[in-house]
Amino acid sequence: MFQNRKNQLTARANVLKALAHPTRLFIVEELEKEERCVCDLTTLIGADVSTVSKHLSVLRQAGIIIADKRGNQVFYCLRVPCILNFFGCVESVLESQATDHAATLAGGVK
Amino acid sequence: MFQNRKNQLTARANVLKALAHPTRLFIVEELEKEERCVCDLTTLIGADVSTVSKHLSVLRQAGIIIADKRGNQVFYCLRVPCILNFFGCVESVLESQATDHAATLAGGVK
DNA sequence: TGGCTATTTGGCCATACTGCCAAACAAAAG
DNA sequence: CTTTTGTTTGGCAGTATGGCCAAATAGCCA
Repeated sequence: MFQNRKNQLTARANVLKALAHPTRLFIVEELEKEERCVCDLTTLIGADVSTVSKHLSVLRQAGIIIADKRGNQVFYCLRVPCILNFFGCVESVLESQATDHAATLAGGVK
Repeated sequence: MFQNRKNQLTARANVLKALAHPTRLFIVEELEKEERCVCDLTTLIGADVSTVSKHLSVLRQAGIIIADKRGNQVFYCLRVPCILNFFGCVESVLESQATDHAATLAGGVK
């Protein structure tokens, strides 16, 4: 049973790791709006195409996005819509960081 | 405005990155149940104390957990309860991975 | 076929992460 | 004050990540 738990945690960690990059979060947020081809994303992001492609590959391998090849281009879209629910919680974390920081500046407890 | 967005995405990514490790996910799940001191967590995890301490430090710096020093020991607890909401979605991702994998084995489209 | 566009892959380098050991610190107990 | 227990920090070695360039691949259009 222990090994099972470890495997489960590793699997979850891999999904989170795939999301844990600003460019990849940007991609996810763009794909929330609508599907995009690699070239569009590349323009929006402003990095080398190969860099963007590799980020997309990471997200795809993590099961977060799906590729749909149409003609010359590859369009990507979100596979799991609930991804956006993450951010509310992440924001809560960031807000409590900010609160703390403010308190520290105001002379609160360390 | 662009720089703002980038900063926001980086901040979010940092929180996700802090969560993106099996040991740290284990810690978070333990702390959901009740607060724990470093020594308890170390026993449960079965790694070196220094390793566990460093993981705790990562979670603390990300604003996910809080340390409470009482006498000799340091007790940690979750700062933001909503963290567990993450996992439902993460599991959805993993399930669609599994579905896909099954389909592939069954001879589905690549 | 040959050329063009869109995308992916390989390679390289710099940087970051992980885990252990050893050492430093902090608090409590002799 | 010395020892003991609990925790953190520094340092090292191995591994992984991120970004760019160059090259390979895939599909369209003459």
